[in-house]
Amino acid sequence: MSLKHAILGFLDIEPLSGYDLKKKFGSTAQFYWSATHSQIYRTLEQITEEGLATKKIIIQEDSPNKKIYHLTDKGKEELREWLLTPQDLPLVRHKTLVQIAFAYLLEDEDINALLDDYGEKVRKKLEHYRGRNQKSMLDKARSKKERYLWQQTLSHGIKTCVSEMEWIQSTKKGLKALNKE
Amino acid sequence: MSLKHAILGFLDIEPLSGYDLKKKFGSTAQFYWSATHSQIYRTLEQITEEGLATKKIIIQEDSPNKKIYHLTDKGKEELREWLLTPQDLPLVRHKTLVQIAFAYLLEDEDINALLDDYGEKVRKKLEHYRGRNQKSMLDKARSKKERYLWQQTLSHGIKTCVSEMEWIQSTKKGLKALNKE
DNA sequence: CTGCCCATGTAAATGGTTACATGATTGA
DNA sequence: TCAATCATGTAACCATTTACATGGGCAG
Repeated sequence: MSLKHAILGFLDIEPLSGYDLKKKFGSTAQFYWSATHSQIYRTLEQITEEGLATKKIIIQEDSPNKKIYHLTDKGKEELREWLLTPQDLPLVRHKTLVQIAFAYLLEDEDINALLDDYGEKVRKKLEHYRGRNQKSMLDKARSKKERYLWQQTLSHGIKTCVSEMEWIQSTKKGLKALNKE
Repeated sequence: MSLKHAILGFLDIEPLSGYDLKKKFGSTAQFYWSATHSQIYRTLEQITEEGLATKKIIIQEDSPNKKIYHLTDKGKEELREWLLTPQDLPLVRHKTLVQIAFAYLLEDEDINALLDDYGEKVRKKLEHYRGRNQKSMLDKARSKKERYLWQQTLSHGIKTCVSEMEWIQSTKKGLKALNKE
């Protein structure tokens, strides 16, 4: 399970609460993994049971109490081992592409509407990736190497979106050309 | 659920058995969806219960009996409606990218090994996408438009792999450069 | 005689989403 | 006063993977 290891990776950088992690998965981790808060809290419990992290309760007066999770040596070892293990390619599950594959049943205008909607969503994601939040995150890196690796995951996200936008454009163009023949 | 609709899409083209569908999801549907046989058989049951398809048992003497599923009018309607509904962006879950993000803990040679392994897997996938199987599939299209749409899903798969290969190369190159500073 | 293709399914476990549930503080 | 942010969790459900299970035909 990679959610577990992504969490261990974040905890290696600094101790965090479930709530903090939720924010990471809603911003920086967006390039490579997504998770909801219910999943994160369950996984943190599991990680603690396995002795990979310990939790410390911080009592706060003006806001709810926090549970801060600290990575243990065993957790760090588990992370290191996983990092060295080659992974299978991610399985493709692309709803919009399923639609395009069977869009033979639709009118051209409907296909264009689908592609436009999809394009708009990709454009928004790209905007988010290029926002200053992402760049400021890079300044928290512990070394040049870490900074570089983070930079590359960011580029990966951007590159993927750009490639997607190009595909949308070329698909729309080709569809138009089909009818002019 | 998109597996359901991908199956309906295939059944719209021709009646198929669970086994046939399994092969589709192992070849052409690879660009946009993946599924195992246990998932397919269960989904076919469900589709039949909902009245979206009917099954006909074909008794064969030299090989096991088949159950061929035929799309009903209701099934076709369900498919058409879903095809018109804009979908959310696929959630990113990329194990190798998680590893790269936290690879600060690894030696450069280990990072390179990860990237090489990943690159080799992407290269094999690309080879598969470019194989003649995929091209021959295009000839079964019912119209120019269908052929074009299939062509585009194929290009999407290829474009994604190529973009991935470029990213791997640039990541390796940058890592090397970091140490020469 | 070994292994692959045909062809179907079930069961258990894991992973992931959505809905339910609470409640104080702060800024517009 | 409305919405957002802080902060946690549980429960039910749905989707997916992996393992278990069977058995004939055919080619090398």
